Amino acid sequence: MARRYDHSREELYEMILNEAHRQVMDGGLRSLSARKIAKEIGYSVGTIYNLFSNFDDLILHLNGRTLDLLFENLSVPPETLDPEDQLRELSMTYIKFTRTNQNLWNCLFDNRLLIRDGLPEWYNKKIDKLLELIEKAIAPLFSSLNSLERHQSAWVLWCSFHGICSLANFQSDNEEATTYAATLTDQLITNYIAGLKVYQPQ
Amino acid sequence: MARRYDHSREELYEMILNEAHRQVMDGGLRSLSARKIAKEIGYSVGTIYNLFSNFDDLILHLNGRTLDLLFENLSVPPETLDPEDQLRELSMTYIKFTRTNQNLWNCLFDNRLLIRDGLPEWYNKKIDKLLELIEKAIAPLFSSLNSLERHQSAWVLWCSFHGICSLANFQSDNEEATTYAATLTDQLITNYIAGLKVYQPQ
DNA sequence: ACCTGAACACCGTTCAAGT
DNA sequence: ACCTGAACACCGTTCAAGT
Repeated sequence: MARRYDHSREELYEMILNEAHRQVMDGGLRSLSARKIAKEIGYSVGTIYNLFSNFDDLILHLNGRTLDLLFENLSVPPETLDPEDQLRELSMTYIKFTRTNQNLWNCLFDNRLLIRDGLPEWYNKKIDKLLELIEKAIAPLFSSLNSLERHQSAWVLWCSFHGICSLANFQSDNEEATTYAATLTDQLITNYIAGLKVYQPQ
Repeated sequence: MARRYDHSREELYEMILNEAHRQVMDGGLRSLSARKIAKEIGYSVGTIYNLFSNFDDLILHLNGRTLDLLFENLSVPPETLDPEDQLRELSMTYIKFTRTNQNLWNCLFDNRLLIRDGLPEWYNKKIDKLLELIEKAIAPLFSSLNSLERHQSAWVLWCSFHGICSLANFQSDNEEATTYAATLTDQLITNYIAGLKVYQPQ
């Protein structure tokens, strides 16, 4: 019917994801809808499918932006700190992020998403950047020969942080959930690092 | 229209959850539908809402059965084993369970579920039973005065196992995901337990 | 008391038709 | 080239009406 060049492809992309962001923040993934996005940005539903191949693809791109947001929040801790204290700083920021952006963060790990052939390259890169923050923090605990162990330890910590925050998010009380997640993360870091020091040669 | 006393309330409950189980196992939560369940068990949609207050409630009860299944799988490890080896045994069974029942297990941690006023009592009890398996395994590492620390450590391990398996489930290759989850869990246990031994008085 | 099924208010997705 | 919106095939949920 109508013909519109009001916005460039890039502008539309931003508008759609901004509106998606808003909807997820407000009521979680369950209140995100392509039809509602279309209505809100003043285009028809079809236009969304011009930009994204399907609804899951839209969510994946929203998640990409969430990973960027998380990365911007997690500033690199000063190298003068112990690995242990660097980890504490990273994890505290992480926990805060998962609580203040609870619905958005939950969206990252939504199991209903159907991703064919694994996650795309550009998405995995964003995760790697986050992982590198941890890897860098614990680097002093490993000799340069043990890059595999260092990498695996970074994964263990990353997964564990995720698990702790993920299960804490089932609690509704914000204050209580945050402090408990902080306590558990603290325990994890203390013991895990102490263990590393026992087993790693230097 | 029709009037049916073919099945008791309890039988209907079982039939519905059995069919739900089947659908989730087959295609994940995204292919679960109240209408499809009704059709499959030969009742109308309305009947489902006679047994469950809403769709989320149905999922919650399905999850209850999954927790039972998991508990039955995780047999208590022999007390003659080290805490460390007991944990390894528990975690290996856990990992295997999450992979062979991937869709069902993912369902436990679905973020789209809306639970008002937190999880119900009967549900939390099932989780506590699982947690106690871990708590029992690590008990020898704590003096009887440190029951709080013991409990927190059990939570840390439980959350971390969850995090590792959860992120491993994003990988599609079954073999590879299982072995990597096993490797990370192994690292976690080794280092965390070593850390506990450093810090716990006995 | 139990069950039905039409009705309601939504979905994601497609694609011929318009400009 | 881009956008529309009707059409399709689904949803969860409710509730008056039937037996």
